[in-house]
Amino acid sequence: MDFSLGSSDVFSLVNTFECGQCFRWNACGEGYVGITGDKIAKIYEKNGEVRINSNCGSDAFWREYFDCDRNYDEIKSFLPKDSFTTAAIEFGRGMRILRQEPWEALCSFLISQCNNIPRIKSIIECLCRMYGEKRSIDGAELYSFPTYEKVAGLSENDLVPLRAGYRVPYIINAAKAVAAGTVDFDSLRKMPLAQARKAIMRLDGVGPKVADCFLLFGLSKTDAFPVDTWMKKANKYYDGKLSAEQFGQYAGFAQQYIFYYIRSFLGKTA
DNA sequence: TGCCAGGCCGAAA
DNA sequence: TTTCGGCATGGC
Repeated sequence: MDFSLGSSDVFSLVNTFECGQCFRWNACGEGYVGITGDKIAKIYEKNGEVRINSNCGSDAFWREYFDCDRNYDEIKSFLPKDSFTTAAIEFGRGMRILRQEPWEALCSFLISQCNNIPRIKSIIECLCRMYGEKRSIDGAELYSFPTYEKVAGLSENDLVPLRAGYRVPYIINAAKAVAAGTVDFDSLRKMPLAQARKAIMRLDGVGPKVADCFLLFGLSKTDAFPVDTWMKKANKYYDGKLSAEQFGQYAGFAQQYIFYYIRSFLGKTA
């Protein structure tokens, strides 16, 4: 089925998919192709609007996934007008904060630690090809992200082909915790941010950075924010060690910075 | 070849 | 509480 997701003025495919918040959407022809759960889609721009062609019969799922019904312009109007925030907004223009599947987000950001994005994508792709299920749309074939039940039943030896090094036991332990109910996504979602962060950080390999990325992208806690990581990038930018273009590659952080401001200034979750 | 990557852990200070 | 080396691997 083919649906419109709204104006491309408020939905930039490049900024949304290339900012580092997700790892399974790839440029394909004039758009992007991606998969979440058992839903596979091609997304593209046409006549000033973003359209999606997927194996899902309703647009409701994707509107939720792409956070289409949140007015980001209204949120931005609350923000301070200093150059730093202005730059952050500009770099993240049209970017949607995805509401990703929690297990996929947790596992992906465990893999992301001390890694570069091409390699993160490569490791995740290998994991999906080995233990996910094949889906296809319009000539494109992708493999679904393996369920936590599936991964919980694997040994470290099973994941050797990923070449993920010390992250492998983190992945398996996390899958086992979710499968056993020790980590419960619905409960975490309902918790205040600080409590949820503390809870997820009990997992091996989950520090403040992985926790905040999981909470923001996996549980849609929009006030989660990896402050230290952002400030490291921001300081490099101000010191002239990072060009505007390089800084712009961190649009994902920019958007998180915006939500951080919202929490600080309004004292509530956006 | 060497530095660095959207970190985290555990020991030592 | 903070600091720092080690970790497993590959992109650039």
